[in-house]
Amino acid sequence: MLQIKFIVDNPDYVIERLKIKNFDAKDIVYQITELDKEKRELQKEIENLKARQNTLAKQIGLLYKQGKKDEAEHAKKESMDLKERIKELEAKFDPLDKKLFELVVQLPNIPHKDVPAGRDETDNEIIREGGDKPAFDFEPLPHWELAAKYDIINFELGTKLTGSGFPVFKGKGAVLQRALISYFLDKARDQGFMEYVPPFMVNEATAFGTGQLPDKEGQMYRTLLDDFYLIPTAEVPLTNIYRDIILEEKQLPVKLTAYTPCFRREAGSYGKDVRGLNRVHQFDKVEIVQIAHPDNSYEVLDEMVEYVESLVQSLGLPYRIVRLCGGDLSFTSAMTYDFEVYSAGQDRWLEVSSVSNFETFQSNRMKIRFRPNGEKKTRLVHTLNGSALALPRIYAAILENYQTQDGIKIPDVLVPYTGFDIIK
RNA sequence: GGAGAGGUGGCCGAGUGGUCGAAGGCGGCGGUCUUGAAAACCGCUGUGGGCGGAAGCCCACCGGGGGUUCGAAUCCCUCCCUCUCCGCCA
Repeated sequence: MLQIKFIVDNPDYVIERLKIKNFDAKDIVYQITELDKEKRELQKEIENLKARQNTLAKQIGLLYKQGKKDEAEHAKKESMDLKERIKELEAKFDPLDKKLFELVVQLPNIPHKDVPAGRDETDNEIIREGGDKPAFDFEPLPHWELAAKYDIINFELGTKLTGSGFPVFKGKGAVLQRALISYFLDKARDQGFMEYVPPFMVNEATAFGTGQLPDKEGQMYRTLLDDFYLIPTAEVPLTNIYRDIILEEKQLPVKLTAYTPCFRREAGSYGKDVRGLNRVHQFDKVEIVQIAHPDNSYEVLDEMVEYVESLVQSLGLPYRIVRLCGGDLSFTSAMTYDFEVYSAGQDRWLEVSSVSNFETFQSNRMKIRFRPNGEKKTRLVHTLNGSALALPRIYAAILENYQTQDGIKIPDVLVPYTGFDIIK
């Protein structure tokens, strides 16, 4: 969430910048400004009364020791009156404070100045393209047909076991999945990311920390008896590892990675977008997270984009990198690059990674701070994360792009991980 | 799941109603000493918020929330968590 002080000090800027996200913040910002003012005044009054109360309490103790009962009783009377008054003021303060919080939480992150204006994904800006689309002397099949043909993914079986959107991988199909995970993790480790195996379920505080709550409540699966959330991405547990932590400047950047399954309800999705692996409720992903110094977080973002690009290139998939326009940017992000790979069987670009800088939006919630060298006052860090990579669509693109009439070839870099070079 | 014990500052640990934001130790930082280091000694060493130009003053926080009291780390209620034993179990 944004910092209240920043909103109050720069109301026009906040309103203006959020227009880029097609978010009309005028009413909320105005209310925040008013409520914050009221809150401060009340707070000052309450604190003054409390200060007096504290003084009295100390005096009363002394007076009793000195045997000055009358004076003590007198002070007691004053203190009781103060208590009443404080109670009244706090009855006003608490709802005010709560309301203020509810308002602040509704404001999305402010987009970076380089984020292009735009309504939706059609206004995104293509930054780079790479790789060559494969050529076929036959009609390439979509991955769901290939999956059936080679018996490596069974979508219907997943429906039987759980529901739609829970594919079952089988045989060499399962091995390919595992190979991709291992490959991505090894690459991340070589790049300096510390590998974790975090919990796949988190509590409410953790889900709030990275911004899934209250914004995306309906997108997460929730356990009935223990009230946990199934993680929609490893970003959630990984970033929260550093919740309420104050780092030393020299510890930055912190680089984390994890493989986890991801669970998403994807309420409201339908149609051709959800065919096969295009959109599923459970999928595997290797995530990279960085906790960075605010002064160089955009260099870190570039570095992460280059890293993800190297992964996609190593798999030999045609790709393009797009910078999301304001309208397509997520609630929590200040800047996001999406990676799309071309998948021949569907003749479509599929989104396989999203790399974002959240600046202080998450760290303000999680209170992740660092202490600048030699300084006493702490500063909020910037948090960044990216998929490196999300498996289903990469998997789909491999099937579709590497299909031959003899079978599906395995990209060279994966062969050491699969132990075979073709699925037939 | 049952029974018991307990949650205090970066860590260990004292504190069971009143100058306690919290003894003592460890760690860390600065200094004295030393060619340098160690040792010893001295000093400093939580976070957030409010007011102030600053020095500083004030408020809150001893797992979370609520209560009793003039006054709560300390008493009561409740939730969460940890440990030990038993049960169950990959």
